[in-house]
Amino acid sequence: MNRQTRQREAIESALIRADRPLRPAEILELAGPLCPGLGIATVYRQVKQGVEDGRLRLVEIPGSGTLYEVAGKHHHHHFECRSCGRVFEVDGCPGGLKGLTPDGFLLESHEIVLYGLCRDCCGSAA
Amino acid sequence: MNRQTRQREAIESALIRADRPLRPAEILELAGPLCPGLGIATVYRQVKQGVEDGRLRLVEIPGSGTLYEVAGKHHHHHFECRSCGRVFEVDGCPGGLKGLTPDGFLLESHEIVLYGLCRDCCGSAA
DNA sequence: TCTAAAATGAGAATGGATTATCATGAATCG
DNA sequence: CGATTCATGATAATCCATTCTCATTTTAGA
Repeated sequence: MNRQTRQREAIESALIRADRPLRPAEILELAGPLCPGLGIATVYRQVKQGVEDGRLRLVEIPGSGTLYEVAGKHHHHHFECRSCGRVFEVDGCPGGLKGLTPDGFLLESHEIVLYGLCRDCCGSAA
Repeated sequence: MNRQTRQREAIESALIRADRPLRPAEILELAGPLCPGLGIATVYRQVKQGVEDGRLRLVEIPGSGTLYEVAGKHHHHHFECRSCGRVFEVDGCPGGLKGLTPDGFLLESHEIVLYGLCRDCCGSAA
């Protein structure tokens, strides 16, 4: 799974171009044109391998399943559009999370997901 | 589904006593002793109805599936223990989320999930 | 108490996401 | 340029959560 294949390049390229986390099905859609015949099994194989190798990061959105994004970005969170379903990256992070943590609990990490309408959908699906 | 049954009372009682969101399987475990013979199908039927009636609220934790909690509480978030898997309620909410939202996006709601070790697991599973 | 309608329990069925299988095609390396 | 080994694609299989089915039990109300 470490050979340089057309499929792998197409998948990585799709993730880089999108610049947002993608679901396996979205990866197939976006990478398909770059690599005709690309199959969903290969997408699953590649993202799994990518996560193991540390090239990709797994993103879980409540109620929206599992997505993948290129790893190595700085700390950020996500915004899911309730109209088109796309998930976007949002920079920054509010402080004060430590303060929410109950006494005696150890805070190790956190996830923040914002919901609403993306720029494209603000007009059309308001 | 609006009759007062032993099963329904046991399920609501379990959710109230736990004072934290429960997965269907957890509800079955906790309510089972209160209502011998309770089946998982009934748990699913009751939580579904409860959400429709507004008595319960659905909580989705990334990677942990769907949980249910009693509705009507004030705004709060959740903490999932990576050791025991239980999900707890945490009060409060950091401000500044609006500031994270990209220009042109409409922020409607948000979810914050903290991860780490709960009080019980801090010692044993450190 | 008696009856009709609704809820339950057990297990089968479903749906969707992910993984396995295996013959074929492609990448690597001498 | 081979030969070898690995990756791929199609689809079957698996997994897990949730829902359905239906005979039986229970509730609510006359």
